This record gives sequence, structure tokens and C-alpha cells, in this order.
Amino acid sequence: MKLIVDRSEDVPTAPSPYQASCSTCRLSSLCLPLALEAAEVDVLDRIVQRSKPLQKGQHLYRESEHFQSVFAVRSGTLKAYRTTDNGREQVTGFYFPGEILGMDGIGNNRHASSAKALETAAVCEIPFTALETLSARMPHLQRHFFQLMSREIAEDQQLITLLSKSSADARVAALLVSISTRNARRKLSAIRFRLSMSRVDIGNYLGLTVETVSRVFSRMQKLGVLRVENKEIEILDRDALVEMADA
Amino acid sequence: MKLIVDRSEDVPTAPSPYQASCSTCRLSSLCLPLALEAAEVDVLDRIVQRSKPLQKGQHLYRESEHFQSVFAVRSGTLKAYRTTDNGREQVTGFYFPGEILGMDGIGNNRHASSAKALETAAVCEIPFTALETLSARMPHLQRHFFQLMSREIAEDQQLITLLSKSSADARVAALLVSISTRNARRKLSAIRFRLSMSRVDIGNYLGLTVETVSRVFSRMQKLGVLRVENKEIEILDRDALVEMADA
DNA sequence: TTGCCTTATTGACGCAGGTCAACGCCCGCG
DNA sequence: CGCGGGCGTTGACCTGCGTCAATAAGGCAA
Repeated sequence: MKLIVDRSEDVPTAPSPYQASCSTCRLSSLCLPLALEAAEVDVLDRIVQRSKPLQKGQHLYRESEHFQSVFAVRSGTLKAYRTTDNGREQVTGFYFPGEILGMDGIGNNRHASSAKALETAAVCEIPFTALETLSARMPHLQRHFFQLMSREIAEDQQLITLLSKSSADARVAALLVSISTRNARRKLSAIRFRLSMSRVDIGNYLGLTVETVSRVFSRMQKLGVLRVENKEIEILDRDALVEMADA
Repeated sequence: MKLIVDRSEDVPTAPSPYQASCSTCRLSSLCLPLALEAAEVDVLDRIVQRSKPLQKGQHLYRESEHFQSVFAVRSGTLKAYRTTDNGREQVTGFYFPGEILGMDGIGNNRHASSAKALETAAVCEIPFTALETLSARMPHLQRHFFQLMSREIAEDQQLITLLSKSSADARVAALLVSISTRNARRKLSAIRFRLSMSRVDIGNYLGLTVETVSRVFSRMQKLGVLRVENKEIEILDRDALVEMADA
């Protein structure tokens, strides 16, 4: 959870104590800099703002606020959620380091969802108008950002498919596989990890009640597919889990 | 359903018999040209390809095919769907005139879903690399396309919210309200329209069975909210419908 | 450490919507 | 114009998950 603060002494223009650079960030291979030339990364670097970490429970932005920036997660986890007309909360996504959030706000210049830190989290802020200007000059960046948005669409469709028909078991299995895969991309363990979100959040995201989520975990543990100890998860049989995910 | 074939005689370069132009298209206020200057529309016009209409049941593109273009609906309706690992079909969206589809293919250079005509339909093909090039030169276009993608994300999140918790009644009501609203944007009746999709498609999209969809229609009819006659729908009490949509 | 409050687990029960089955009605085709 | 097959409707029954309730287990403050 520690913030990387390797403020290079040879970058005297560093404006904030949280300064680091995209080029030294270990997430650059997942994040916006992906597919950019070194020189281009430096240009991008100049518009990215790094600020002090968010504490658990703190909001990054709130639904219907004026949209100004998208954000890249540096450390920690955030959840995005929207509030329905009748006051219910719906979690629409979890965001891990290297992932971009806030793109749903571009369409109407206001955020379509709220984002809250599930644990201490650090983010990079990317002012959108600057990103637009830069994109027009850097074809790689424009293309990459189009791709990021497109993937968000494709992932949402995946979730739609999951919510539309799958059983409770399949939903939970799919989430665990997703987290496992995303962990692997960040060179973290794909089989042992800590769930940063509560059972309530998991249930809400998957369209299930807490009780059902809890029962599914217990059942999977009994079947020898998982080992569950509070928020610690160990995947004992990944194949079985993948199997369950599309049942 | 008739294709607009007003091939202007003063545009001798028109390459296809289905040629029309964005500037004369009555959908230009909803579609890509929105927010472009007249001169810019002409440039866009030059990359847009119009081809012969699709027959009912015909595919515009198929999942995992190489991605090359996005498409704008000129007339008719299309559905987008994906096939799950276990062979189930999931409808992810319906597309009406003026709406753009295919954006989920940008992320990985292959279509993430298939698109099929629900009735005779005409589309404009917009080659994506050309759109990218143009976007870099035309800030309005770049911004507008970012916005279109963002809105698709926000709409998918809306659907996620719907599928996650809402009752069968709420789901059907929400779809009807959505179609009604989209009709209004196209200056068509918001209270009387013909459903171009089957009950199976509706059910699939909403995560319900055909039987349930049918029962909901009957129930709403009995309540005096709707008049249903096969595929013809008349909304008798829009407020009640909106009310039901977020219950 | 103790105590309190939030989060998670487990059990008993009910219901919305799925499943299965029968039937009627469009609509396209010969 | 009449026939056939798909689409839609309706009913009876069943089940997976929600609801309600009680208890346990963390975790943070003092």
C-alpha cells in the first residue's frame, strides 16, 4: 500500500511531494504509457497530476459532479458505484493499480458514477482536455485511449452477460477469476490474494445478497475449490473455478 | 424502412448507388456529424461508406471477426449479442437509426459481439483508421467520438444496474421507456410504436424468460398502463411506466 | 486488554420468476 | 386461400435465491 515516492533529483520541476514519473512507474506497461515512445511518455508525464493518497472510504469523485479528469490507480483499490432513482446503490466496478476510471463522465461532462477508496489508495489525475489536446498530436495516445474505452465497454458487456442469466456460483467464480487474472497482469499472485472489498460490495456488484455470497464461499470451500479466511482467498482449483464461471 | 436514395446530381464522385450525404441526412443531428461544422461534415462524408441494405436476419459483423469499422444505423433496427463460453446467446443492445454500433471492437481489433438486422436495415460504415486520422485533425470529431463511447459505457452501466436487482416489471418498463425516449429523439411517436425485436430477444436482453416477458405485458395491459397488440405497443400511462422502471 | 460495533456466517422459510406443457394465433409460403 | 411452423400466451408447478433472524467473529478505540 506504500506510495512510490522516488522523486528523482534530476527532475527539478517536480511540483508536488507525491511526484514520480510515468517512465519510472512500474505500472507503465498496463497504464496509459503503454504503446507510447519514451519521448511521448515524457510529454504525457507533464500533464499527469499526482496528489496525496486517499484514505479508506474517501471519495475520488461523486456522481453528477463536473467532469474534469480521468484517473489511473497507482496503488490500492477503488469501487465505482451509482445511485438509482429509488436510492439504491449499485457497484459498477472495482479498479486496481494500472486501471483507468472516470471515463463514463466524458459523455455528458459530469461523472456518471461515484468512486470511493476501499483502502488507502493513490491515483494519478489526468486532466481530460489536456489528454484530448495531446491525443490529437500523438496518434498512439489517441488510439490507446480509444482502446481503453472500448475495453471498458466490452468488460461491461461481460458483466451484463453474467448478471443476465448466471447462477450465484457462476457470478462469484467469475469475479474471483477476474481478480486473479488482473493480479497476474500486475505480477502478483493469481492464486492467493486479499479481497479489498466487503461481502456487501461483492454482492451488490454481482446482483446477489451478502448471505448468498457468503454461502457460495462456504460451498466452494467445502468443495475444495477455495480456501477462504475472512478476506484472504486462496484458489485451490483454478480450472474448477473457471468451469463454474460459465455454468 | 425505405432507404433514402437522394443521390445528388451535383456530387458526381458518388461511388455507390446507395450514396447520400451526411449533410442531407435527417439523422445528422443525432449521429456523428453532431457538433461538426459544415465543412467538417463534408470531410467526414468522404470516408463514410454506404452500402446496400441488410435483410432481416443478416449479420453486419460477427464476434471475433477482424475489426475494421464502426457503423451508424440509417434505418431499421439491429441487435448486438455475444455468445458465452457455454454456447448461450446474450443480447447486449438494440440499435436504432442515428445510433453507432461496433465500438466494442476497437479494444482488441476484433469485434466483441455480433450484430444482426432485426428487420431490413441500412447502415453507414465508418472505417476506423480513417476516423482516427480525421479525429486527430478535427478536435470536434475527436471529442464527439470520445463522448459517444463514454455514453455507451454509461448506458451499459445503466443496464447493469437494471439487471442487478430490479424486478421483471421494472426491467420491461425500463426498456419501454428507453425505446420511447429514443423514438422521441428521432421525432417519432413516444407513445405508439412497433417492437422490432421478438419477445425472446427482449427476454434475453433483460435477463428474463419469454414467458415472464409475456406475463409482464399482460399484467401491464390489465393495469391500463399499456395496450399491447402483438408487436404494436401503445403507452397509456407513461408516468406509471417510469415509476415502475425504478421499483 | 475490554468492549462495542461493524461484517460475516448459518439456518429456516417464502416467493418471484424459471420450467414444463398445452394451446392459439400470426404470417409467410405454396 | 389454406396450410404449417414459429412466435406468443397462459396455466400449474418447482426451485434458487431473497428475507428475516440469531449468532459469531473481527477490528478499532480507549
